[in-house]
Amino acid sequence: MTTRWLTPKEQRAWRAYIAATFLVEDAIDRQLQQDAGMPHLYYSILASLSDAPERQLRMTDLAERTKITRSRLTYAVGRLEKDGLVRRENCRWDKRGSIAVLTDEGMEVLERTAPGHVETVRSLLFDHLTEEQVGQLEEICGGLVRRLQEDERPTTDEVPWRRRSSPSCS
Amino acid sequence: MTTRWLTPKEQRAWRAYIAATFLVEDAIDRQLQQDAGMPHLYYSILASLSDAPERQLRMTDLAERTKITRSRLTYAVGRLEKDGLVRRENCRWDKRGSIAVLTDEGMEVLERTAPGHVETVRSLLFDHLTEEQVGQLEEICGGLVRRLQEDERPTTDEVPWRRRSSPSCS
DNA sequence: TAGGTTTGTTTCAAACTTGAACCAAGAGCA
DNA sequence: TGCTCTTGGTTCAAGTTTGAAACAAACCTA
Repeated sequence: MTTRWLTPKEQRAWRAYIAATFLVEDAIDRQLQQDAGMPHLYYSILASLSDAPERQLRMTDLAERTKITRSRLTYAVGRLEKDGLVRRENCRWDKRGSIAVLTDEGMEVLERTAPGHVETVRSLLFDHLTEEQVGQLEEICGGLVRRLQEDERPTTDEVPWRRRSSPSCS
Repeated sequence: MTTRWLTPKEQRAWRAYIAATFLVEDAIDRQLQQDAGMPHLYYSILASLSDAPERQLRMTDLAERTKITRSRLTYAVGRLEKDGLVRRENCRWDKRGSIAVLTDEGMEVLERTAPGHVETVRSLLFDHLTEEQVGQLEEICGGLVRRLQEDERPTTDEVPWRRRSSPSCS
């Protein structure tokens, strides 16, 4: 099987993609570290919780939404809990379960820092994209996500598919 | 100044973008960790070196190309050096300078693992994008990069701009 | 050319991530 | 019921990243 190398055009796209994603994440991390005292991921966790009904989610669901491993999440929630922004409760129905709840303080931090964050996201990204490009970006990334998530799921038979709610800006 | 929140469409795009970039980086990191015993960034460092004339670059240039901090690079090159894939030399013209050189062994690792890596990038990304979308992606990301790099540069007067060569797939 | 600033790089401690191993508790089934 | 398998979560050690501080060499400029 001979390698299907990238075409020059694909190479350019790939390089640009890598560079852009690194730079964007970096800029956002710095901004949030500055203004909210936490990296982007931690902010996203708070944001995900704030969107959930009752401002709470089971660890596994939270991990799925934020696209990180459970172990990474355990650590992150540990810190957020220490900071008083999140509280852990145990799940009544499933005694194995652990539920992360956004505290009022956590909500306050989120509300206080959200405007700055959105402004950053805007100035980094959306202020420079046309309507059309926003659509293209959504299309491209959405497709990627769909495919990548399917891969990690049983392929043989029907998938018992459940969906949940959710809005806002992580 | 009232906050310019994201429109629903922008929110969707942003979420998809975050999810996609996380998932893609993760998948690539896992693949490379498996097959090359190193995370994506480290592979990219080797790839950057392999593209450079004489297969070598000064630390700062290497950091600039890979979009990471100097300190992070120092650590990474430290490990690659320990593994024998990179060698450090000191710059003759500038005694402060340190030069990272890709060793033959490093080149071998790269050549051995490149096909698998490209295949992954393809199956993750390009196999599912139309020609048009590849163009869009390049356009969007390229624009981002240009803007983000300008920001970290003196804005007032002329920038003594130097460019170097480079091809391939990081 | 001395003194002050900038540039190139490393160092260090604290924070974070990774992946494998572990420990319950639910589920399926003989 | 008693077994085994799966699932939800945490733990732990090893590896990585961060950002500020430290250094040394190069570059002004008076």
